[in-house]
Amino acid sequence: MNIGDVANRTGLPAKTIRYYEEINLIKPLRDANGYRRFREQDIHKLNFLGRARALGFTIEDCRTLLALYEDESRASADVKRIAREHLGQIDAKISDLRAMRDTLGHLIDACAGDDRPDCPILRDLGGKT
Amino acid sequence: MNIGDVANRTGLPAKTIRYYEEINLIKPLRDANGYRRFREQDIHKLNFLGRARALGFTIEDCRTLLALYEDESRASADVKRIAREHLGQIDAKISDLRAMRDTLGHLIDACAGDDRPDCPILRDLGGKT
DNA sequence: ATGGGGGTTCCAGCCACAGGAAGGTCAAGG
DNA sequence: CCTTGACCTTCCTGTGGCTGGAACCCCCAT
Repeated sequence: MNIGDVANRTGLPAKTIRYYEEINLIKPLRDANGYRRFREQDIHKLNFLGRARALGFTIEDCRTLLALYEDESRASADVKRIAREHLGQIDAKISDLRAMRDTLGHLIDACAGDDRPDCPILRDLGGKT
Repeated sequence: MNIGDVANRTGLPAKTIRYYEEINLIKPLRDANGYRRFREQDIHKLNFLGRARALGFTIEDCRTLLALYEDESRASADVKRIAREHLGQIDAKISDLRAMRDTLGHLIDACAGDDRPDCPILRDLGGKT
């Protein structure tokens, strides 16, 4: 399979697949003409990576998770620890975003949104008077 | 005021302040020795920028908001539109993150986290079998 | 004179790719 | 046989919003 087919099958852009090879996440074979040739195991790894990325894991986490996935003697505790740390970061981000949304929401509600210059949003950003 | 004092007063790193000058958000004066000299209006702008950034506005949004802030004949509708668009992006991000958190949370709960290799998290990433 | 704590510029790096140029390869159709 | 067009290749640049560091200058106190 060439990269285009793999892109179709995995949903990952060809650019991304090339990038994953460059950073040694996958190692597809090469045909005589220089084209990458992907085996089923490569595609399987790419799907793994796609799902892990969709859950927001960093590339380095993905690398570790992939290694654990292929290590039959792994301890699930290692996987769980990585996942929990990541969950913590997600929660932190969510609460940051919620704080922003709350503040911003109040300001927006307070703003007339007409053609006059008076604006609580700018007043707040400018230091509340 | 030199950049160090301004950094202390605004809470912004000196590096960031220099960067904001580089991208023309502020234009501090220069002393004979080449040091930046900040006026109160520069500090006011920096505080504005700090608060806008803390609400998650992009630099380009900040630039626009600052221009509106200084435009006495602005229409608050313009400000509100920018804020609402930004709010939309925040909400989108929050819901992405919540989806991630939910999936990840379930997987973590299902994982024993001991020294055995069996792991629902990896099973899911690997394609659920 | 020297030491230390400011300041300056410029360059590299971060993350995870995306866009695009310049060129090689392959199968189908005329 | 030649062309066309869809692939593929590598390489370089850019993204956002800074951050770190090198190499150097400036000023004040000892």
